[in-house]
Amino acid sequence: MVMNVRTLCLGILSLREATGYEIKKMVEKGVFSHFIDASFGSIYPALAQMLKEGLVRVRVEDDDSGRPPRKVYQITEQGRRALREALNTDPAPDKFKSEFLFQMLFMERIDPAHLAVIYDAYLEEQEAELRTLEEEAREMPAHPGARFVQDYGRAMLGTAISFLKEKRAEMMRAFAEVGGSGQRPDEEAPCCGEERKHPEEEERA
Amino acid sequence: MVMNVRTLCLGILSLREATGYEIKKMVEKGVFSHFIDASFGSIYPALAQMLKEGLVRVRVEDDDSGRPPRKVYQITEQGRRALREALNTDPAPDKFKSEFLFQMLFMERIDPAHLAVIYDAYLEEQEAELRTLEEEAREMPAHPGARFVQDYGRAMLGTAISFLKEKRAEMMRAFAEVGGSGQRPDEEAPCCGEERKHPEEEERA
DNA sequence: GTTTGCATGTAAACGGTTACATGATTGG
DNA sequence: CCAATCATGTAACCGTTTACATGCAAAC
Repeated sequence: MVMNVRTLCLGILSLREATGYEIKKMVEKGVFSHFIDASFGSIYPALAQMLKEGLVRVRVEDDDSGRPPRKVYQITEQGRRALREALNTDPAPDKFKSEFLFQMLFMERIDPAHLAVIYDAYLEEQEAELRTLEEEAREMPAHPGARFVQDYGRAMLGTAISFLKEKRAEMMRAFAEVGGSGQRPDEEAPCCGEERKHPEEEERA
Repeated sequence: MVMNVRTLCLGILSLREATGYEIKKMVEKGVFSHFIDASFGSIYPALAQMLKEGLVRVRVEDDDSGRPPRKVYQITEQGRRALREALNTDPAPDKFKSEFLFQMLFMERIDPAHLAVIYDAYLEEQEAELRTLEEEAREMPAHPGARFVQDYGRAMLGTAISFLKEKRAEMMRAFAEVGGSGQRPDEEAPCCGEERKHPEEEERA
């Protein structure tokens, strides 16, 4: 599937007309925010290009108030066709990038105090996102697609939060036992099952 | 946090020595694969650069068999410091990109038959990932960090699978009711709560 | 006999982010 | 008084992907 800022804008514009600024807002919180990214630097050029190509139309609202005129974009029939085409192909596999999980993977090398901080911050973040989602779902009855995605998000965030809460104590206990200060020595545990063929040449600090 | 291919390589090399090729394999399946991406085109240059900078060391194994010599990389003390530094900063928020969820958001615009196909394919994919993870966890007792991430992955995938199975019937039923063929008309439901200030100028195909 | 695995690397292209430029208005 | 909101847009930069180049050996 051709999933880029263009398609994203088309998708949003298929639900309602909007300015570039509004699209940005919708992307940074709300249903979209959980699985999509886009900044002004990509939205504005995308809209401009699609205008040239006839996938969108624009209506300029100039309230002479000094600030730039609102450019309200609308999808055209051609744009709808393009969206439909994109939607009716196979989706690429999900991409999930998590610095937090990367850090958890190497938790032994992190200062325990700092670990606790980032852990709790992450947990709070997930809880905040769940609240946002729940609020959003409460105040407006969404169409089936949005319903589905909201429910999915709620299920996933709920699981993440439960997991994090459950494991927190266990994790911190493990660290308290090992040592109150600093990091643990490197290279204490092999990980990936693959036997090292060259145990010689081990480095000494 | 500075989470890029460099840091990723350092992380892996802090657990065991490896070639660029091996790093690629570890990244495309296994614990890392769930929240990280990297291709040859980024791994090889990253290793070369870090070699220049002294963050890694290399041992060349030339079995003259025609194929390029194995370059086994090892992390240096300097590299460990760099990794530790990266690890001890705040993580950037997760990034989750899902074309599937985007498609679900606009499910009304997708051909029901195709929708069923991509839905089932996605479900199967999640199940396959869970199996991989479970297998991996069974055959090797991981260090605490890897344990944590595996458990997290299992919890999340489990929830996703249950959700998808649960909702499948309900979803398909809804579509069967509406109409057996083709897509539904566009613009049937407003979504995002924001009132449209300009209900005029509605387009007619 | 074709595909897969092993194994390295480069260069161009891509998609996107960040920072900048501009400026009035409203709220803390 | 400063920050945020509204509102557009450009240009430089960045990390990464994709495609290419090379080639043997083993498995299917």
